[in-house]
Amino acid sequence: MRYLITSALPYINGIKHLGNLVGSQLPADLHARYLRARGEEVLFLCATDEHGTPAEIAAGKAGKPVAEYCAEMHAVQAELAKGFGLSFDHYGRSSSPENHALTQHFAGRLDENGLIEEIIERQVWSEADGRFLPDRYVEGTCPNCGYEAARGDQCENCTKQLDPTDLIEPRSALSGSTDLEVRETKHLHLLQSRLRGELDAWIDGQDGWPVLTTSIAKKWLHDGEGLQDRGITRDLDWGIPVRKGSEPWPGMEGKVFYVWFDAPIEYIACAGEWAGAHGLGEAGWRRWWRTDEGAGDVRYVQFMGKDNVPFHTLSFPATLIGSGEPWKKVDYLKSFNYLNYDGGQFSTSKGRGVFQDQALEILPADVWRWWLLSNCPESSDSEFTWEGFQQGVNKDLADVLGNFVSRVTKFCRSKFGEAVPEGGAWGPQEEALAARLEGLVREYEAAMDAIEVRRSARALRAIWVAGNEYLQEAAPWAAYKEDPARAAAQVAVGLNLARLFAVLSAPFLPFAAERLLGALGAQAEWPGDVAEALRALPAGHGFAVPENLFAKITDEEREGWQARFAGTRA
RNA sequence: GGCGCUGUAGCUCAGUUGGUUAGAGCAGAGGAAUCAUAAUCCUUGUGUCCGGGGUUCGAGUCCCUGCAGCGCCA
Repeated sequence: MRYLITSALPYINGIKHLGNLVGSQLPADLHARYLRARGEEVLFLCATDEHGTPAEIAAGKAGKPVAEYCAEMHAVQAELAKGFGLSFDHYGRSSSPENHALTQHFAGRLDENGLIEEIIERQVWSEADGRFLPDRYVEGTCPNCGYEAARGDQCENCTKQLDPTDLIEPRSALSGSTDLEVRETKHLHLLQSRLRGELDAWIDGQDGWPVLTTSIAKKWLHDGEGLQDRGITRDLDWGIPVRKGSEPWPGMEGKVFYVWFDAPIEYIACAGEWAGAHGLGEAGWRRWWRTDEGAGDVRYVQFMGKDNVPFHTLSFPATLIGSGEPWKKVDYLKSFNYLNYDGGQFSTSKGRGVFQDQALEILPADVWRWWLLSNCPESSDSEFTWEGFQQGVNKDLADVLGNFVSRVTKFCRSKFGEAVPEGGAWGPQEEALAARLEGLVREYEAAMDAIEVRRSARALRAIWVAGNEYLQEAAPWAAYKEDPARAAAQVAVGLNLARLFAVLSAPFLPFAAERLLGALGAQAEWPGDVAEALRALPAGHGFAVPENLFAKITDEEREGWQARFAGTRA
């Protein structure tokens, strides 16, 4: 079995906050790291989602050409991902040549299979801007209430739904120009409603998917008039030019595919980018994505926030199914709720909450990883508070895990020197510890296998606690006075526990685990038999006392951050 | 307005297909220990499981309804 893992593609228009991280990339990374640690072959992909009007607007604000803006933001996001330890095998771009070709290919296939319809729409054209102005890019006077700053999609004053062509004295929201006219323009629609039965059956065939995932999918399939066909093209410059495979699409010159159509295809194209970067050729990536070219043994898992579920359960599968080609479809779709910030929502526009660059600026990545994963919004929305965050990470990381490593390594250094001491045989306490850990480790593995993130974190923490319990009960500092050999055996177990903790914790805390393993001069080898793992470091094996693994967050720091990230609440 | 989600100990949350005295972590209280980042370990929970009906031998767990918070859509 090989494992293909993707996390939802972050949009390109700026730095994301922690809420974006917790719902997709972080748990996906946890899963990828765990499977690799178990010796599995993994391909973990992510990319920036770069097309669409918001990217153009953001680039405009930054005063840069959109391609240049996207390239820069991609580099920024890639650097942040690296900072958080996200172990993507490739971090791609939806604007890549690979995605251009593949998106055009899919559109061509869908058309051949009669799933594309050309529709004439009436849109507002701005002479001054030289472009069509969809929805809110037109402003004017509301025909209903007379409000003068109504937007093309809705009047904020009377809440009436509007069409851009309804507005009185319309003007461009971009340039303010009133030189507007209504023009007819042709667009492609994907007839996904025709695939409703197949999608429905496919969803029904999925066993054990999170309720959140299937209920959202079912709602969109069955509610109201059922699954709606959707436009897949736009009158924009920035995007993938509309083509039928490698052929031109008559009548669609100058138009691009709509972002929701090309973004998920980037999951596939990204594998192509990855293969290209590693000289693996076409077959190198197709063995992950084509069931007729080797992907029969691939298990594909997607991670995303709940807002992304409809695209991943319906639109993207519709594209794959509609192509009539044997593309790999998702086997398990892990979806997350929202993380709230101190009683409200994270808000990009209000500057409320902690953004990724700020998070890394104030604390190490592992601290964020641990709190976000162990409190991720798995079954319902969850809440970030500074008090809870401070208490949680101080207790779990500094006190329970970090301090365990300190007490063992420092006690050993002071009594036996910086090497695993030669000691007596195991007694009942050591046997009991091994038996206890055997159960806990299997429980941890079961939770990780099931991608139950919070349960995994709880199980891992229980393992750390078991180490402290053992040490407290064995009390080598007391034994040392009567029976130094006994104390030596206990310390040897303690040092091996530290190694075991590092190995098991690595998916959650990759940086700390690496530092700890480095100090212990040990290798990351996933434990089979725990009793055996507790003897991995032999007597005489040298080590160094590591610097404190985790510094505690002080009250002063917490208060400062609380004020700094409060944003401008209304 | 329609649809959906949530409402369990002071806080953050678990609670499998309805079944014995409703759980965990944190915080609080008491104690042990002193190797360690004043860090650990043990003991300690009389909770109207939001309110009200109902189904059932039995409901936090199912149905109806009310309230509160949130989200999506029109």
